[in-house]
Amino acid sequence: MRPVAPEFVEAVLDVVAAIPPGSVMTYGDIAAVLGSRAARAVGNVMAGFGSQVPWWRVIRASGHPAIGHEDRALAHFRAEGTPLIETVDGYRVDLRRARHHPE
DNA sequence: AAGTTGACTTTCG
DNA sequence: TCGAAAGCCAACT
Repeated sequence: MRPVAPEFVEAVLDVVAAIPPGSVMTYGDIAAVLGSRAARAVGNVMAGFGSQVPWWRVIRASGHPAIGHEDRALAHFRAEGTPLIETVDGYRVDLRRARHHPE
């Protein structure tokens, strides 16, 4: 497991918790808010502490949620009314409309 | 200082 | 539109 600085963890969790229902943010966007491009570092934090934040609102740039969590994320998206684009393979989030743009 | 790992991103073919 | 390769960041050895 890759340990992360508590400060970095708090920063990430704070941003994720600030995402309103029905909206989502990509790992890259969150990293950008933190002032870095540490998309992967963000992913590591989510892997360890995502349990205590709305992790389903954090997805990849492709519009897909974290691998292995697609089904659970889908349930949340449907419950919150997040813009989705259903495909034959599965689905993907309509980033163009669901992407949360923090000030 | 250099190498390793990961719920990532972007570019190319 | 899809898959592969390279790039990039944070934290530990």
